[in-house]
Amino acid sequence: MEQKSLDNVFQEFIDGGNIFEDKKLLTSNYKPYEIPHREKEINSIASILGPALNGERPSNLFIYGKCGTGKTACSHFVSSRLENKANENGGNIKLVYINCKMRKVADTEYRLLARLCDEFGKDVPSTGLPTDTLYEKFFDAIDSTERIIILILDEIDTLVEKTGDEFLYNLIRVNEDLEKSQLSIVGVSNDLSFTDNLDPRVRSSLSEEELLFKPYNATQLQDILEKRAKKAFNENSLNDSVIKKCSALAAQEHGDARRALDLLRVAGELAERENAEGVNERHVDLAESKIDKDRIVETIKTQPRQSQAVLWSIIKLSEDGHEEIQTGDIWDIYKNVSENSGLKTLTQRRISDLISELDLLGVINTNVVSKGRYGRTRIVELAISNRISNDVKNILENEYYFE
DNA sequence: AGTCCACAGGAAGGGCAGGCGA
DNA sequence: TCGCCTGCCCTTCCTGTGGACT
Repeated sequence: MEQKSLDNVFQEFIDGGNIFEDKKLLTSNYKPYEIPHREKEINSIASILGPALNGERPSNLFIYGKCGTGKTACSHFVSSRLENKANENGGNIKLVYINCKMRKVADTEYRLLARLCDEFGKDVPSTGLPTDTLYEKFFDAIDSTERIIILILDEIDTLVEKTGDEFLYNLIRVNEDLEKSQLSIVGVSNDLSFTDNLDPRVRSSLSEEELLFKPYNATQLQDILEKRAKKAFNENSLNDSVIKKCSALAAQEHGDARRALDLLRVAGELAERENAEGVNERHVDLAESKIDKDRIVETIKTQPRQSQAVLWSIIKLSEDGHEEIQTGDIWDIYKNVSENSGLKTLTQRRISDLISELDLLGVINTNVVSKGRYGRTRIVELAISNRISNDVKNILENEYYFE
């Protein structure tokens, strides 16, 4: 390819590509004015939270459904309108949204409480205080004025899995000690069986009301995409079959609307980058593998070096055609890797935990099996394609110097 | 039937960094 | 400065286990 002068490259950005009209409509932080095929769910949330407008405490609500089914979008949608309505009518409602999965922000009991104190204007250190002091500060903060507080805890399942359900018990019990204000909790979870493992008292209080978000089917996804695409893309830059393909792929995955929108956006970006006239099905295929690769690469880059060393060892074993990779094999390779790259060599017990964490991240699959006379162990295999594992290995070698 | 492998994975606690109030 | 608190990462010690082998 002939090398373009920088000037030309930049000029193309200034002129704007000929693909997108308004790309931000396809990004995940775009808050739509309507959420198609979720009218029923929106009305349910609204009628559950509605009493807040009369100064009554709404029931706690538990919303669950797989990712990309509109749970977060709908709760945002309803809560922002509720807040507006309250402002118009002089009601005093405070809405707090917290994503419990945000690393280093709200992924432990302490951090969640610190974050809540922060929301209510109490300055607390990021570490150092006893947890009960934090609870006291939080109670003081919320009880300072008469109001209804609605606390939306998104991805609540990840926090409970990590730290247990005690904080939920404490938060639910708060109302007994509050004099002026009242607190309602909206828990949002991707894990459908999340409440099964909760303390029964917590379960019954959290699920005063429950709402299940079913996956979108291909037709619904197509409709959602069409509505967005109309405004996001320039006229004639989008082939009809592209939307069909994006919806079909996302429907296969479990009706994930976010996935569908990502596919469409990235396909558009790829088309734009190659100066194509419009987006076609090939761009969707390319987008699919690009999204997968980016997600995995991003995950791996943010892992601690020790985890990266373990993953490198697994990829190495798998590349060498090693069949049935076991914990012991990984440990052997890891010992060399850590030594060669100046890392402290951790114990096998710790490596066993790191392997489990990689499994949770979805980078590898593991399976505990008994090999009879030859012991009980975990069989590990990569959960990513050869092409991606190659890329990952190169990144680990070139950017993180594993060998 | 009993043994024994190669771990899994729970429990407890050490050590560190960051922070508090006295 | 000191004693105490937190989260986090890690080690040590331990018990449990499915099934091939004897």
